[in-house]
Amino acid sequence: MNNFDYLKSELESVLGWLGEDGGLPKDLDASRVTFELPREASHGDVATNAAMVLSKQVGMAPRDLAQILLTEFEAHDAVRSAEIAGPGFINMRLTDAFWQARLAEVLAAGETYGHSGVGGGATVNVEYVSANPTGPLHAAHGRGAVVGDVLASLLAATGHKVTREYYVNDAGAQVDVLGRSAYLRYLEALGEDIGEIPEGLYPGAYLKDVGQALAAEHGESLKAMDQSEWLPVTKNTAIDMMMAEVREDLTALGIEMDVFSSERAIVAEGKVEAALAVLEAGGHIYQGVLEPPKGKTPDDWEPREQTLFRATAFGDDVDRPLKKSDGSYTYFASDIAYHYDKFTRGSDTLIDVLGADHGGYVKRMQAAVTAVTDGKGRLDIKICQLVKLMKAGVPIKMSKRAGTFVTLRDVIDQVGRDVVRFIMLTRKNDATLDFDLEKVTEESRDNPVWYVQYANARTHSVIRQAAEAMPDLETSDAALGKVDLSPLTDPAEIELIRVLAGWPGMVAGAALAHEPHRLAYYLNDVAGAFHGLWNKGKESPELRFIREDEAVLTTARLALVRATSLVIAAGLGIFGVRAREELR
RNA sequence: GCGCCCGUAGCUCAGCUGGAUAGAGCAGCGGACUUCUAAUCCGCAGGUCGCAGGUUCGAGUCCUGCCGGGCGCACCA
Repeated sequence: MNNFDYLKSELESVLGWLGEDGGLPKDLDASRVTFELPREASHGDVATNAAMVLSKQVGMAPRDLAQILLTEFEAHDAVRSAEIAGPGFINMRLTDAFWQARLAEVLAAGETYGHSGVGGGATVNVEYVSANPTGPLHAAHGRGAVVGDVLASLLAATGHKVTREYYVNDAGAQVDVLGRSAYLRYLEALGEDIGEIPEGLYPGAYLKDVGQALAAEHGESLKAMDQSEWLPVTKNTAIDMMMAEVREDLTALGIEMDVFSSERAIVAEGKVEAALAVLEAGGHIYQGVLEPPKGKTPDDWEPREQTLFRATAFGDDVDRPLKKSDGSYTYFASDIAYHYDKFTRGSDTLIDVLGADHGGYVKRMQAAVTAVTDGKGRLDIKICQLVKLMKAGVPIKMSKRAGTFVTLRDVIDQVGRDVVRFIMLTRKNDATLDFDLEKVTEESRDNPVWYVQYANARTHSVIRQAAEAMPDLETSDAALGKVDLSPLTDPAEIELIRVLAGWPGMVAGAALAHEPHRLAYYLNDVAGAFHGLWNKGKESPELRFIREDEAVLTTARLALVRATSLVIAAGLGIFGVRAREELR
């Protein structure tokens, strides 16, 4: 909910009135009118572009229309002063009482301040991580994991019904490779010398455990079988063990999925055929021959008639194959079925959080979702760019072969889950992210996690100090919620309230745009505003939070301090980061 | 060759779906600790928003074309 919405409805009634008696046209379209907090403090507390947006409809110059509107706004209770600026903005300063009322809202809402119903109860499925079960999660998986998880929380906090989902790619060639790799490790566990892991198989030492487990359970019996017999056994054991590890890693990151969907199950239950039947009925499938990609013809290219999805009808660049040359379905086909399945389970908005290497996959999947849902489903794909792990400014070189591979678990163990979660959100998802394992544990301004946690710890420290210095003071949330806030009139105090009051709009905007990283920047701003006010108390003792001789003033300020910690806690809550009340 | 992403201060990056004189942090320079935690704060300096057009009251943001960097381009997942 935007704090300025009510000013907009005031404007609309003003327009209605002016339309009846004031000589303006009736039924003006005010949909593009905004009321917002200007970036520039000198532009006041609220600015509106109303005069500029409406000038054409009204047939007046923006500044002339602004003059008319200005008179109406000046009469409003919450408006202390108003002026016309620039090309026709109306800048208003609001009364201290208005801001004090906003502060009261923070205290009344507590840690759910900023939660809203802007989502209107829409059902959203957020699919994230979805790493192939062929090895442990690495750092880049962690980014997608956090982005998806926090996006899900953000949507849940803003009136969406959210499903958190992981798609297990347990069908296809890659897990067969996994099964064969595990078989080698099985032989190794039985004492055979397997030498170098052949090219094309997974060399990772993490499969040794799988080999041990297979040996322990099956003894020598697998050796007597054909591959067609042992492969399902080694494959399934490997998948189960890998997924168990993935789940542990997710738990370590504080992530709890609602649903794990299996690709194999999608296929086995005939959902691929069902989804393709829908496409077929819509006339989106045909038999055809693709042109080779221009400028880069693969060596083994040969024209071939295959079953194609008419993706070009939905904005993709080429039509996409649904069946391989051997007649089996492509991964794309089962993925269409999977997305159709998510849609038919009740989510009209689907979000996929994918890694950078899936960039080329976006258009075709969106095309497919549009086609298979007859335009009713909407798919947003968030591509997470790479995470560059660093140590004290030096990039960490990673190579699976050389064994210098940094897993997500390594990172969590080194810097902690809260740090990982926060840092992953300090860049927008489509920009690469430098993650310096040393810098993020520094206790300094450079480290955004620390900076925000420190601000929060300070708020709690102030309230602890106050309770000690002034034992008669009521410092519980309930008490602070009823405090007389009228003593809060210093511009620096009002400024902090303005920042805090921006939280609900920030949450709603970030949720609707599917951009959780915005909250990290906002929290940094809140911390900055608070640290600034805290330091003002040094230069101007009358601004200190605790004034032992003035109980009314002190409690009002404690309410402001408490509101600050509530907003930080609300933000960290959505991030899934634990707020620290003390740092030492 | 085609598609997607990126290009903003010396460096790392924001810029809230088109708003005003483009903002932070770091680095640089200058200040503030008998004090509610100085692990913090305040100030100064720093810009052709890659280039050129276009759309309109108004463009870092939208459109077109270039330049430069990254990624991906049947029958892998």
